[in-house]
Amino acid sequence: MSREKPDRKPLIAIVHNLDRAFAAHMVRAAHTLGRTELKPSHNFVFGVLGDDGDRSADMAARAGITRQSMGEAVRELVDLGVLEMVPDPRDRRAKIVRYTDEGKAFAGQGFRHLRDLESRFEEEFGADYEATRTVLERVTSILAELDEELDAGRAPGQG
Amino acid sequence: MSREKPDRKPLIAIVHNLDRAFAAHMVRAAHTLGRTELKPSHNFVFGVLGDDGDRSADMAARAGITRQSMGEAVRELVDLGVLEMVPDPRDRRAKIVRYTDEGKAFAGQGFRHLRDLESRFEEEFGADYEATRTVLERVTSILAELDEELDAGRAPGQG
DNA sequence: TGATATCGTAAGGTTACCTGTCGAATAATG
DNA sequence: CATTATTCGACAGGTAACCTTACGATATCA
Repeated sequence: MSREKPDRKPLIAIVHNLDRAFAAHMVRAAHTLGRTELKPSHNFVFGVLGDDGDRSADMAARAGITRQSMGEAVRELVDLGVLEMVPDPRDRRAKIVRYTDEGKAFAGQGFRHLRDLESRFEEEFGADYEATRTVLERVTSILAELDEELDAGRAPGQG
Repeated sequence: MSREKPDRKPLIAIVHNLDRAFAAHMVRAAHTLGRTELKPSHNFVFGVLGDDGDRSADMAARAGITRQSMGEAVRELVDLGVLEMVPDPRDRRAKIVRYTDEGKAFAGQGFRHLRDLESRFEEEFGADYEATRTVLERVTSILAELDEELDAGRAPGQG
């Protein structure tokens, strides 16, 4: 039988492993900061919530998930005292999600940790680290393009 | 308050987006090959099953999931005619999981697609692509090390 | 021989998403 | 204005992909 399998680990596997490792690490880091209630699903809230507050619906769009999922994560973080929701004076349907003081301090620690990590990576990998970030983002959009083509019914290349 | 948030998208977010995009893409690709029953959870089976067959338990260990989860994915692929399980003559507890002829052809297409993708990435990014793979694997193990340190530092012995 | 570990698997739980729907409020149209 | 469509957050319920617990059969070891 001819060898169909790639000799090296497929990129998809590498990425998947790193994703799991990253999510687990951030939760673990939060737990050592005393926030043992934090779950993996809370992670992406911090990634899309600006310092000036945002609407939950906008955050959901930025994170690429539904309003319902984002809403649940936000509500949980409100219960934990990390976030608060205040009525939006400009739109009485909406609420502005923002950090509490406590949450600001906590999120700050998280972002600092992430920044320290990335500094460490830059030190260790130099220009390759920046290149990695670029490659990953490009690969993501290439895959999105391919998916669009597949959805459109065409089978370009070896579809 | 000073700016705590990183100016650029955190690596964790980039990786998470790519992971989701990759998983979705492979399933979509399988569907265009006519295998509409294929689910994202089947993906990692192909990554850990060798051409000569393997035990489900070994595959689970390699994939980093439980025997039960791997077992379910394998059984589903058996139902789809992609895999088959035969008794292991050397250990009557065990079964050898291997590709059917049909499954071999299908998996071959998948691996070829993955390889074509990676060729495209190499063309587009040159040396940066190889560097990316290396960086991601190193980052994964750095995170694992940090997690071990966190686990060890947190009351090793307190139940 | 008996204790212990490992095989696949069954049963059931948890988490992190999803869709569908709702009342309230806003925006667009006539 | 009145009407209609859209958007807000939320509620209810569903699903996929993992997990833990537990089991009988088999293998290994003291």
